[in-house]
Amino acid sequence: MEKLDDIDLHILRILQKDSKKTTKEIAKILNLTASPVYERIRRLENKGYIKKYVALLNKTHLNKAVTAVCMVSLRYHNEGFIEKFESQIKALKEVQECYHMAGKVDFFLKINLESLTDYHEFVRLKLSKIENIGVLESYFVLKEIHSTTEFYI
Amino acid sequence: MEKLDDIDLHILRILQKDSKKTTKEIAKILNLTASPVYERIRRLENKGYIKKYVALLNKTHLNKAVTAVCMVSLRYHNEGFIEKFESQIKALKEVQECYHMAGKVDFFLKINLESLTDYHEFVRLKLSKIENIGVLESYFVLKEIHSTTEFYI
DNA sequence: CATTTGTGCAGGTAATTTTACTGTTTAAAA
DNA sequence: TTTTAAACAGTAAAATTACCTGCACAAATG
Repeated sequence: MEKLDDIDLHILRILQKDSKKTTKEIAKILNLTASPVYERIRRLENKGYIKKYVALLNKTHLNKAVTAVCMVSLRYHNEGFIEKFESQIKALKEVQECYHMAGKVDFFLKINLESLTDYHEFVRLKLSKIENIGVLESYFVLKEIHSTTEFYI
Repeated sequence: MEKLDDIDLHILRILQKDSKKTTKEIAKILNLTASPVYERIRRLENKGYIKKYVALLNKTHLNKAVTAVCMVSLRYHNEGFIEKFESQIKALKEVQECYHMAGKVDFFLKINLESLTDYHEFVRLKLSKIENIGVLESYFVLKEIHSTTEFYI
């Protein structure tokens, strides 16, 4: 994995803020022509620095205004149990993120739904149906102070 | 906020997976021509359903492989104290997400860094310098089971 | 020191996509 | 049934992407 220079980093900083910027616009910012910018972006894509390009949606408009963080601990921690839990979680479309953690709990889940009622149904009908869950603790987002997909590079 | 039909939702589902898809490609999937797809996307942008288009980067390649979740509770909860805390958090570039929560703790922070050493430095030099923090509890991501920016719509 | 080699950039061009406009069809409303 | 509005197909101009060639500069080599 060869190193990136300042121009590469600058391009990445721009694209993770706004991927609709054209090579021409980026070139102007960097005092270059479109060619080297185009070539560098292709290289960054091919080397895997850029994973994908996506549209970020407004969850409020799409009736997913309730965000819950759910902390789960398993009862049994054998290899098989953990893998089974993970595959069952992946099957739940409401779960946007799931991390295996080091700390007082085993897993963090981030869940987006329309209402607290929906969350109640989600826990009752889906989460609690998963075997081997020992502890389940729920938190709700009151306000998004800050949320970005960008990395500080 | 008028309602979206199935075509709109289908377009959003496609774009939040891959925003580089052309209107022509999307039109083919939906058995339409490029025109209505183009117009619908513009409408979805203007009405705020689509917030922005971004590149998602590979944090491992960029030396941000360590992800920590930090739970913070404040000592004093007066209006002014909370606002001050929030603005101080926003100034920390390492913090990718910060949510004010309902539950046993006040705030969740998600932090991306290169190493545990960096995290130690971050807590020692930056987080702990913020006044009014009562409880500070750290968790580390062992494995990303599932992580997406998509909403299940 | 001169030569070679390679990398990165500028400039140009064809293919593709975006953008915007026009007219038609379809569906809903009067 | 007639009117009105919305959504769609088709098309053309503008812009961007994708690709190519050649130049300039720097590093490596003889």
